[in-house]
Amino acid sequence: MSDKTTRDHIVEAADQLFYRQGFEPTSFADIAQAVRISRGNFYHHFKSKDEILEAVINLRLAHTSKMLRQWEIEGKQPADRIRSFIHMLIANRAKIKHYGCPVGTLCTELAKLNHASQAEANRLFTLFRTWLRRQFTLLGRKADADTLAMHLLARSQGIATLVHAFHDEKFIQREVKQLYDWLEACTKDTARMAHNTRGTR
Amino acid sequence: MSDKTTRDHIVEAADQLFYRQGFEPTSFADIAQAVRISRGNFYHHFKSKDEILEAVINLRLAHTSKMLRQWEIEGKQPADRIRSFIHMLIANRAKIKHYGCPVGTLCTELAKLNHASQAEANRLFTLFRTWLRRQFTLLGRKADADTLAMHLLARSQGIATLVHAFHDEKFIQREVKQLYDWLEACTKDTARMAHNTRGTR
DNA sequence: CGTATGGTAGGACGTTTGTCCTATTATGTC
DNA sequence: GACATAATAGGACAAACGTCCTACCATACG
Repeated sequence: MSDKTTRDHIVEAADQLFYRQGFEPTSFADIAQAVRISRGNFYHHFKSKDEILEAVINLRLAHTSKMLRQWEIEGKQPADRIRSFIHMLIANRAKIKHYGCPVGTLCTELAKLNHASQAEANRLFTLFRTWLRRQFTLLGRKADADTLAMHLLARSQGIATLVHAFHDEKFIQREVKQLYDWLEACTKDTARMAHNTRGTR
Repeated sequence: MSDKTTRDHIVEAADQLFYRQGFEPTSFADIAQAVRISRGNFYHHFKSKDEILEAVINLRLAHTSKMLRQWEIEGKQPADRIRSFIHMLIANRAKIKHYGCPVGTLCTELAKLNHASQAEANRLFTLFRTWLRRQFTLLGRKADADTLAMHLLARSQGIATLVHAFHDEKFIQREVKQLYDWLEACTKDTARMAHNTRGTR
């Protein structure tokens, strides 16, 4: 706490506000109020609002990378690691209900704004995508690892979108259960594919 | 074309702009330029920007209702009708790539803004939900019709979100194929459930 | 102690926003 | 042709926006 610079506080406050309100609707006044500093003081730390956004994205990238690495340590089996990913929906269900998925909503907003940092924000998606792809590869699904990764990403995004829109988190339970079942079926398919070298479409 | 009032033109232009840019980032100046009328002239037709949003939502609700009724006429079998819903992803793939799902992105934005018309916009989701639920009921899945409807909605939303973020519509093909397979499995489950009255969880 | 450096505060700036007002033009009715 | 009504244009308005400037204050180094 005490070793955090003002810059860090600005980025963290912006991170929260961008998540809760969105990037565009969040003003310098909002961030200044949250950090309790003067508005004009920003330009000693950032040249523009876009630069704050870049810092926020980098912060999220760092946090996400750290989390994924942690999951690789905790989960001995790739299936367990993927379950960690799915479990995010449960762990963050309250926040998702209120503000949606931090990755999905940001990427969607930046895409509509045609914002320059669009590609940077997409790296958050790519981070999950490559990590999931690696886990599915370890699971023995090298051929369709990326397909499975994208499928799981899409399912998660869809769930978050509906929970956010309907403000109803009960829906999550049902869908997460289906995702766990789907994952289990994936591992069984792997076993089946191991004994059957012929392509079964 | 000639029988459309200025009001209609405003609503249609706003509809497009809200979809392409989002509600908040779209200004009166943007709409005025699109309709080629003076800015100050809006207040003869609408009292505020929020009132334009309401009109846009009502327009979309009307279009959606009409489309759903049409699908019920065209598709004799409920499964065919649900396939019409899924096919939307293919038909609108170019627009989805650029601007995402018109329903999902609007509801997400309004939810983040805590906008008063949030509930009205959600009616777009509900429209699809109840329609899908009815089709699944007709399909013989009365018990879990709503679960299936929500599941399909979520899958569609997730696909649209990723296509929009990655600006890559090729991903749609694969996922739509899986949705068709899932639907077919649904109908087979129905047949199975008809022969087996015991609950199989 | 004097001084340089970097963080802070407060406000000025030009735009743009949504909103509203008024004068002018078009439309239609007696 | 006179007149009521509706539609339009253009601009005024305060507020808020991102941006930038300048004067103050702290800490650290000589």
